[in-house]
Amino acid sequence: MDNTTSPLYIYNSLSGKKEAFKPLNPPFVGLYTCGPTVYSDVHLGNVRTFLTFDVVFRYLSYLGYKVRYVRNITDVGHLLGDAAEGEDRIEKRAKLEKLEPMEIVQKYTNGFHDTIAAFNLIPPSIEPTATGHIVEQIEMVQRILDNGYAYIVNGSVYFDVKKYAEQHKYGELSGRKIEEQLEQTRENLEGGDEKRFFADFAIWKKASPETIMKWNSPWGEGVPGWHLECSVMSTKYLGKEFDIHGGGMDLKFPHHECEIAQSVGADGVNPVKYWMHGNMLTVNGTKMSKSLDNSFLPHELISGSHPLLDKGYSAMTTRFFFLQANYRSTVDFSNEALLAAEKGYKRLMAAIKTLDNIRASDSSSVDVNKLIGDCRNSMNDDFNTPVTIAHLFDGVKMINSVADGKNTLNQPDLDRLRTHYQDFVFDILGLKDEDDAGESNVTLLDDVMHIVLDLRNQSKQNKDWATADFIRDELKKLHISIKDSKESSTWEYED
RNA sequence: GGUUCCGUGGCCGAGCGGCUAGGCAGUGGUCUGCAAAACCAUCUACAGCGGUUCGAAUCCGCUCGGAACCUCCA
Repeated sequence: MDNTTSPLYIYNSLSGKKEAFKPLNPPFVGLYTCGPTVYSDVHLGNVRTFLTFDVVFRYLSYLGYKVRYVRNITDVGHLLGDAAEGEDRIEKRAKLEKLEPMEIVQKYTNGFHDTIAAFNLIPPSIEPTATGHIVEQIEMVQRILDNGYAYIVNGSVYFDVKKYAEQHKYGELSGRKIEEQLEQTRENLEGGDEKRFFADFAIWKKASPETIMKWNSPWGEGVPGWHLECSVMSTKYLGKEFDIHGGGMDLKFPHHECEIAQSVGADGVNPVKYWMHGNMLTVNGTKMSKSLDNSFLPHELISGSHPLLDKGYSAMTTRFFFLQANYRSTVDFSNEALLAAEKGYKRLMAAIKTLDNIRASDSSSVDVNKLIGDCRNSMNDDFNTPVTIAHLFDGVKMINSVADGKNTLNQPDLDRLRTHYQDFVFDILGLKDEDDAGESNVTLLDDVMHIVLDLRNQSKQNKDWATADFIRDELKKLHISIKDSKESSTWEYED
């Protein structure tokens, strides 16, 4: 790597500033992201968050770090509300679909995997489940109890936020002050709540007799609290203190705040060095969320069956669309924006194909190293993918002008440029050329098209325009478009 | 109500004190048997009002509008 490149900076939600990234144990990096609760289909807002951290994972790997990426599956313990009668989301869904809770878990875990694979996300290094770590969760509850930061009521264990806040900074991540909140939520304290203090949260919840998924514990049969599993699984696989924790903005409070409190309460260690939060996907300016019933499911987007869409957009178009915005900004869904992204994405892919066919010259009239440096610098600036894409389009212009004979590239620069596009477009941004995707007979088609184009060029040389146009028009009906240049003709499949 | 964030050209979306962001759409050329693509050139901006500064989309204040969180959410 050249030394003109800046170091990596990450926007840390904890400090509200971009900070130079310094791993705790280089070259190793621990990255944890809150995964889905598998009680229903993931929607595109969920996909966006996982995509954000997919790019983080990819880029850190590109920089040479040995990244252990942990993303959990919440398959128990995510209760609807924190009240005594709180019901597990998965059990509720199981009743609705008349299935075993673990059938629900399997069904939606499979769906989740299929979906993120379609968007070309790399699977994490470890994908632990909450049900697989009940023992560790019980142990952590015990440590918190032993340290005096929790209390037992009727077989449930609650985290004692008031006591914790006397000795530690509760609210440091979300910028919340307990005293301020107390006044607003006084009415919430009414009723037969088991909690001593409104901000307390369950770390172990007593299970009702009819609950199917429950485990024995020192406090009786129950389930672990939702916040607990992430504390347990992140530190189990990444250490009591690890580098990066990611998740959606909406998890910042209370979920992530509680994670910090639990780790500090149990082990006295602030677990995370860099907190990263991805912003929300919105529809008509409002957050996409399951409870608001404004979700786009991936298949509704791809098929175009969603009522707000004019047509379908591919997974890669969507990926590109998301990456054209900063992960810390909201993104709003609209036909026009998606259509623009689709065209831009295709133009980028077309240029990469062009790059394959460029012939080297003796010298270069364009600055390839600057382009490479620009891309690295923008990614180093808190994974700024929109600016990186802008630089890649500068490169598109460069590639096309070389192909057009207006500029030149020597062999070393050409090789560098090809490597650069491979690295940034495919490996880091994680895009792929959908024309080729999943086609086993692509090379055959390519060879056949080569013959067809040869025939057509012969017709053109003989000024047999009728034949030339016939070939082009008939191919057009098969969604294959021909592009003529001075030297040769190329083809492209359009859906 | 509290906390935080945002308002950029026809649309999307960067920038965060002086230097063309970029994509899509539009306009005018070049190329071409025609078409498409490509190339070159080019038009639309920083919500409003004040302030700081030699200089502000960028910093500060106010006003208007929108969003997220405040124990369901990626």
